[in-house]
Amino acid sequence: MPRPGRNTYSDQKPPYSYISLTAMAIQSSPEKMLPLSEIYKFIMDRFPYYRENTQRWQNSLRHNLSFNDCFIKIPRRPDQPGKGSFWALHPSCGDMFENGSFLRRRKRFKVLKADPLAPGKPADAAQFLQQQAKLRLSALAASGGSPLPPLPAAAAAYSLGGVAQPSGFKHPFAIENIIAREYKMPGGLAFSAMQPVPAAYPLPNQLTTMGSSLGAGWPHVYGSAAAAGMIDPAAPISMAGGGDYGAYGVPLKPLCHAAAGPTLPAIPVPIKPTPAAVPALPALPAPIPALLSNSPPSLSPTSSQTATSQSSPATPSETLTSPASALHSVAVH
DNA sequence: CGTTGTTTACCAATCG
DNA sequence: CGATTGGTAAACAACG
Repeated sequence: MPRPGRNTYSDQKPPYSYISLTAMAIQSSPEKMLPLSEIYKFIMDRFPYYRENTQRWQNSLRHNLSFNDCFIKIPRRPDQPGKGSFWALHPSCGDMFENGSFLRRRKRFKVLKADPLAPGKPADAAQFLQQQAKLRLSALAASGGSPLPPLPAAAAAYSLGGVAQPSGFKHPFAIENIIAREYKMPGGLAFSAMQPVPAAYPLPNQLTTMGSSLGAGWPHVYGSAAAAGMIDPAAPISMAGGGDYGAYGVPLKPLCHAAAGPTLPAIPVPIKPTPAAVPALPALPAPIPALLSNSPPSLSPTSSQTATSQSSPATPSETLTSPASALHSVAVH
């Protein structure tokens, strides 16, 4: 009530739910996990709307983190400064927004309790992640506090290969999918940024609302330049934040699949969440080879456009039968 | 103390 | 229309 005045169009509320925004933030992180404060930062950096009334929306966001099963909490390494835990996406919360609307999901993602009996049986994704984190922790402790990789990459490993992502899998929350649209990066990479590109929606059955609800132009994002498909000339806030993100906040590193090297297949080791024996430090070579949605099935703004009628011939259309078979997670109405 | 996290409650918007 | 989902407020515990 303080002030109804609108500074710019940028203070319009982005058509994303807190769940979407949070998922975006997490997905954009190289490790696929972020502390609360970083989620805040991500959102504030990119959506000017959320630079005000922080008390309000942050409370809501926290509420969402706790309330929704699609977010899992991962304990922070004690040697890491800061409060609170890391937040990650539940590996199988996949197609929550597949209908294209990031405002309202079809169904709420809920994790079913495997069996109430059998306590201490970590058959859950969250548990697995936490175990991974803890494993790393103990490993670090054992090694004498050596410089481990930035952070528990367990989440990333898990979300990609851990649960069950045989090959060619669509990445549910990849910010590229969410924010979707061509966006050029300095290096010449083509990214996705929210931009209305009507002709870029060959799959009406998937991104239904997107075209309509998001298609009306995008001043909500920081610097409308981004929406216009240009790179922020000054790379404003994102730099202030920490410099880990690209112009639009899309983490370049994991996307560039650079670290992985060409020889390494994407996620060679399908970690299986075995309750009995968790793979002690899978020693994942690289964070994430293919975070980006390079898989034709869903949508690939960059290339697949060309082959329209063919409908991607040799695509791994068999998007795994039951990715979360071991997880007992399901969408509950 | 402030931050983080959980929980309950209510309401509006939307879906089926 | 009822049910579901999301947003907000609020109270509260736990933590650093």
